[in-house]
Amino acid sequence: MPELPEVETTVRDLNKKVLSRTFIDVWTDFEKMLRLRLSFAKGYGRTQQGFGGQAKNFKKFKKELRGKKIQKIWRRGKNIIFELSQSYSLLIHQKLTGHLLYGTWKKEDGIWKSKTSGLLEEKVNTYIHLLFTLDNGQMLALSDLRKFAKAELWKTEELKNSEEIKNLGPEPLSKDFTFEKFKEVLKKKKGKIKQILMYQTVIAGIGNIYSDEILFEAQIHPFRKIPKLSETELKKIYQAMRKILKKAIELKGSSITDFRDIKGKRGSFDKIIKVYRKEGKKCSRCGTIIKRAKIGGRSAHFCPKCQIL
DNA sequence: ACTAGCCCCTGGGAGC
DNA sequence: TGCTCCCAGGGGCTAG
Repeated sequence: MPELPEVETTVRDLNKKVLSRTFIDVWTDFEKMLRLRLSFAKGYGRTQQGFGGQAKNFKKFKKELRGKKIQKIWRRGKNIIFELSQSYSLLIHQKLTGHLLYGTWKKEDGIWKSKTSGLLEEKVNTYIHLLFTLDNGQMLALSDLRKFAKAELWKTEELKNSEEIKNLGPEPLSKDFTFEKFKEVLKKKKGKIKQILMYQTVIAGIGNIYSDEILFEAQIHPFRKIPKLSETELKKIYQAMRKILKKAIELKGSSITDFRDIKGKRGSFDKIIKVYRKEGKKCSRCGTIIKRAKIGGRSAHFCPKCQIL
């Protein structure tokens, strides 16, 4: 699933490929993943959830997006933000199984077939639910097996001031995010360390894979409660977080589930994954069998010997 | 203001 | 072989 390193990989690739391109057309077979969140648009006024509502009218979404030029592409947490001309922004969250792909496709027998050579083996094309045509004749596709991903059109200022962006915690790799800051944000919470690391309002961008890997690296049990962690242990977690995330970006993310870069290529961090989905396998450090346990409806993977409760 | 738990989805694996 | 059941998993939302 795309977490910070995967999203960062995607954003870097997008900057090389689609910066300065203009959206010409949009296609979807799943309108639910699109939302118009323009406060001024008729029929999309403020609701109890904030601005907007589901883009029941796909035509409207298409009309607003057409002709907008991509001026900047950046990441905040696991969100991809395309800043467009006329102060519009397109927000894409890939959620569990979404990934953006760049190339050309043609629909044959109801299935999108890739026309880009050497690209996209496998089934990713079957799961294309959103397709943007660009002014250079190329396309940007959102492939998403589980259809949880979303694409939202905003006015840039409103997006930047939105609850969902403003409430995100600090970027774990930013220069300002020192150990002192890390302690400060964690100390506000009392829960189990793994859950808190994945809490987007505490720190933005870490999900199940990297929280498991960070805690293995730091030799901290995922169920440890924040207030019980010593200064030394917190430092270990902080250092492991920076190390693991940087390494994962360097390796262009993990493809343990189905992440691909925008050319459909796998990342290679999964080759060095130590615990995530390694239940029943031997710990690379001590040989003990890796365990899996439920935490807040999610599974945590850890070495019961190296990571003492 | 908090948080636990449901819900959105679909492929894959288990059980029969 | 083929059916049914169950599960993963980020985050929005709701009920408590």
